[in-house]
Amino acid sequence: MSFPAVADQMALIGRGVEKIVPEEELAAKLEQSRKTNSPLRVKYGIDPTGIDVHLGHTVPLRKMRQFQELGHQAVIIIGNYTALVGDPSGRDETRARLTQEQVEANAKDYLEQVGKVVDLSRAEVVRNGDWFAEMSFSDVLDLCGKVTVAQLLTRDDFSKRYKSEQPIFLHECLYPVMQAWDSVKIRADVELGGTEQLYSFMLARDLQKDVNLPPQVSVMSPILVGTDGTRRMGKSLGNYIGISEPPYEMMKKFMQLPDDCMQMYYDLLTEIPLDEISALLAGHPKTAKLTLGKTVIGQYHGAQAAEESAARWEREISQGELNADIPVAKIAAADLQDGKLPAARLMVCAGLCNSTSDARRAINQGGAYIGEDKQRLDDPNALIEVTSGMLLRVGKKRICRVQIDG
RNA sequence: GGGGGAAUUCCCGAGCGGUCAAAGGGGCCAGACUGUAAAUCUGGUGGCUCAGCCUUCGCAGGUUCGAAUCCUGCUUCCCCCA
Repeated sequence: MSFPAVADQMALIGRGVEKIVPEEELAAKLEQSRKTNSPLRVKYGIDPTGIDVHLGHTVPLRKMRQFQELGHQAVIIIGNYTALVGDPSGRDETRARLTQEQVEANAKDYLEQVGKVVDLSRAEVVRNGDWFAEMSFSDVLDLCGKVTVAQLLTRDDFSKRYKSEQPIFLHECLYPVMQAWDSVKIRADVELGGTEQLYSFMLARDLQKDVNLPPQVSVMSPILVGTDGTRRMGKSLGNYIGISEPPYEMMKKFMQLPDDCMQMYYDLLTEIPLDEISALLAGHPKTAKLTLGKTVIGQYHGAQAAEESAARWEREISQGELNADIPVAKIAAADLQDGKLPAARLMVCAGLCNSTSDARRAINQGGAYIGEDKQRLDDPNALIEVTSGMLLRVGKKRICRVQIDG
């Protein structure tokens, strides 16, 4: 196997990367790998704490894929032990701890999703429980003896918490140490992750040097912002686009992105050459956004599905045509009085509103419509003649067709 | 072991005996505007048989004509000193 020229590799690796530290060392490692014809070992660790892999996760994963394409060895670490601690990164509070069983179930699910980005057939997958489970308490003490508290406290999340008098638990302090130790165990040359991982990545270098291993290089991706355009994409913030979501759902979320985010999304989530991206962004923002959505959705669902989701979005949202499959709401004939129902009640029975109060509000604010021609309702108490096939709407998103039951 | 503080509606957070369904912000919902958005503006955001009524302020009691506000006990959490 032969590796591409170092400069070419560096160019590819450098795209959409916030920082490579130390950059010269990466070049040197690539040089060395070419000379000895041996691949670099590229580490990426994930804690199986949740289930939905979203686009934010794919940023380093895609980077890993690129390394694979260049001929390097991907090493994925399933943090089944670190997951028991919970990553304190960017959190101002302690994470809920997971049980062993939850972690196992999540791990399996995770790999399935990760496989959509990384070529698992060519990757090494290891669990850090393999080595942590076997450590004795004295081994742990040895490991702890390599890191000082002052060092730990330089870590941003810890010092923030410390200053604001939030609790920091002892086991949380071990998290970065464990993560760093993983690098030693798998002899990582390169570690991938977000910029918030800098601390652990640097700690890994220290530990590697301590056992006479060449220290790893950190390749850190910027943090992808979520659909709100400001905060990092994350499950708990509800601003994520999951890679397992149906194409149309993904498309709707893409189109809701603030325009400013497009550059970042293009850089980090697509292979499109930079000059083409500039051209797209210079054009109509709507087209640019549709193209972005199609490109990314295509990576997970195929080009055709992506194309269809875009067409559907144009039809339904942009031109306001009716959804092809409007959900049917059954209403029991017994609930009707003379085939009629007060407007507010009707919306609740159809499941479009949570409570009559909710429905009244919607109607009073002019957000409730009825019929094919979108007639606006204005009186919550008005008696509506209910017929099967009748179209009901609340706002832009809630819609259903009535079916009288019984 | 000792001392101090806190628990409020989806979240943060004001309220400290009546004028409290409870300020303000965030989020969310609806309307206007638009290229979908974002931004902006407007309104809304416990429930109901809705100009009225009912249930909410950690839990359980108590004081009072009247309590989110005072007292007692409990639970949970935080901080500080040892």
